[in-house]
Amino acid sequence: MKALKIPEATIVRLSVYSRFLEQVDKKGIVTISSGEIAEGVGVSPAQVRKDLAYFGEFGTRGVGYNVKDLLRHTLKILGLNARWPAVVVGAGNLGSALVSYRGFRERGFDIVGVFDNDLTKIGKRLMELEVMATEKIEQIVKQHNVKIGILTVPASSAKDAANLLINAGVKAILNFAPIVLSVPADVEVRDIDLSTRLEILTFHLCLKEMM
Amino acid sequence: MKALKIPEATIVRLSVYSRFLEQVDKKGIVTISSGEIAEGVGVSPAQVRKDLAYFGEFGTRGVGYNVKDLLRHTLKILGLNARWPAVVVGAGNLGSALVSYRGFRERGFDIVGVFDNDLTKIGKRLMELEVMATEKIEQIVKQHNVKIGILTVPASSAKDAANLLINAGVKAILNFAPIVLSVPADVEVRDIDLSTRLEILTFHLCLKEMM
DNA sequence: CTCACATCGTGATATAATTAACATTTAGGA
DNA sequence: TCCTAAATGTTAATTATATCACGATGTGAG
Ligand SMILES: NC(=O)c1ccc[n+]([C@@H]2O[C@H](COP(=O)([O-])OP(=O)(O)OC[C@H]3O[C@@H](n4cnc5c(N)ncnc54)[C@H](O)[C@@H]3O)[C@@H](O)[C@H]2O)c1
Ligand SMILES: NC(=O)c1ccc[n+]([C@@H]2O[C@H](COP(=O)([O-])OP(=O)(O)OC[C@H]3O[C@@H](n4cnc5c(N)ncnc54)[C@H](O)[C@@H]3O)[C@@H](O)[C@H]2O)c1
Repeated sequence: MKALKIPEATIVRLSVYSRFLEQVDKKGIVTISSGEIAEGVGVSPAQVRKDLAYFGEFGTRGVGYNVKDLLRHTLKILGLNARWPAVVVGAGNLGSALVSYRGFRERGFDIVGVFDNDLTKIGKRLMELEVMATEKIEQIVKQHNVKIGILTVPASSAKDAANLLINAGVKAILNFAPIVLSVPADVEVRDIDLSTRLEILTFHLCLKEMM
Repeated sequence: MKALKIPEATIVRLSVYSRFLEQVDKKGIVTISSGEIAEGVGVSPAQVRKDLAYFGEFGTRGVGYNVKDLLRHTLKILGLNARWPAVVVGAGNLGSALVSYRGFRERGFDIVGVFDNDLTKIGKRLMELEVMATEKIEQIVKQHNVKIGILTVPASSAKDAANLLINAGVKAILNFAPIVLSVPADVEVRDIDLSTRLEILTFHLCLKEMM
């Protein structure tokens, strides 16, 4: 790794490359070129090489990349050579769906706790977990050394819930509430704003309408 | 509207401004400056003005923006002066959560159909809707003139399900399956890749670890 | 009425990201 | 062994986005 200023888009693509390489590897393919990766994930070959070049030289000129090697490297870069315990706060519709999702486990994420403050939800089973009161957040986070929290509470509760997570020691939050969280500098937040994503679509539909 | 090349980031921010303005308007505030908007949503004042400037002059120099006016304009730009019927394909964990979400309706989206190909799911009630067989997609899409499809099927079915939507006349797809869809040029696709979002977090956690 | 102030709109500037170009390196065959 | 073809890694050019700086314009006090 040479630089410290990596575009976020590069990380996103790296994640996609890595998942694509898993499929390729499963097919038993040994070697792959930047062009084939590009083809598979819908970007340019130059982009693939550039993205990888931020982190080292993983290929062989004239040949391409060894699939298993490159897969291992991309996973390593993303931190997926280790497993990541995570917790979900808000056991509503969305939180429940996330807890039930097997795909996270396959990528290295283990949901080790689900929390809610609604008495009718506490105690409910979700997969192998039982919904716990938010008072238990700190205990579980410390016990499993959880660094990642997933926020699926209503916007009005998001700030408070985020603080519970941060006070417990969580350093990264995936926030689904449509609100801007302000957090200490050492905490990473990424928002997933589904309404906004739909609105990108309506914007483009309108643009085209006018032409 | 003057230009045709609007950064996607601008659209995303516009959506956020618009939601912020709704809150501000609810508080009865009449006028707001770019600085106050910036403060509220976590960007720079210049960014706010630049974003708005792509679409016209909505403010008054020395004064700021009229909240109601600007809200109306931002909604209009995003196409939210009309309602948008939409359908969900895949009535699993995530699809069910989306159908049950009230926030979409508040922003102008009406889910008018949920589809699945699993017989045990078909006929199940989700809010005021009943899960339908995918054979009904075309009928419902045409009947309601649906332009937006939300894809929440497994990756292995995503391509097929997307084709059903496109053949029925859908022009925009919000895709949750972790796969790259290839679609005709007149169809807009945006992916929501939750694993990737988590991996952005692990990447940053690792970066910090090393310092 | 004029001035001081606040704040917008925008052209200029700086920064960032993508694309393109190419020199370099490897594999493999004549 | 040498030559060709393929595909990388990297530098340069281009394009896109964000920031800055400031002229223009409206408000309200004196
Ligand atoms: N469901 C969706 O499809 C969807 C779509 C877009 C955005 N979102 C956003 O995701 C979030 C969750 O949505 P949802 O549909 O699951 O809502 P929901 O109402 O089904 O679930 C929210 C859960 O959070 C719990 N909660 C409330 N305050 C809490 C607190 N302080 N601590 C712990 N738990 C608390 C509630 O008891 C409830 O169980 C919301 O912010 C929503 O705006 C959801
Ligand atoms: N649930 C999550 O939290 C989550 C997180 C990240 C990504 N995703 C992605 O979202 C998608 C849905 O996830 P999920 O957890 O809801 O899965 P799920 O298995 O609960 O639901 C998928 C549904 O799609 C239906 N289906 C399958 N093939 C179909 C077809 N051809 N036509 C119509 N319906 C079909 C299935 O019967 C099932 O009901 C998947 O692609 C998954 O990778 C989900």
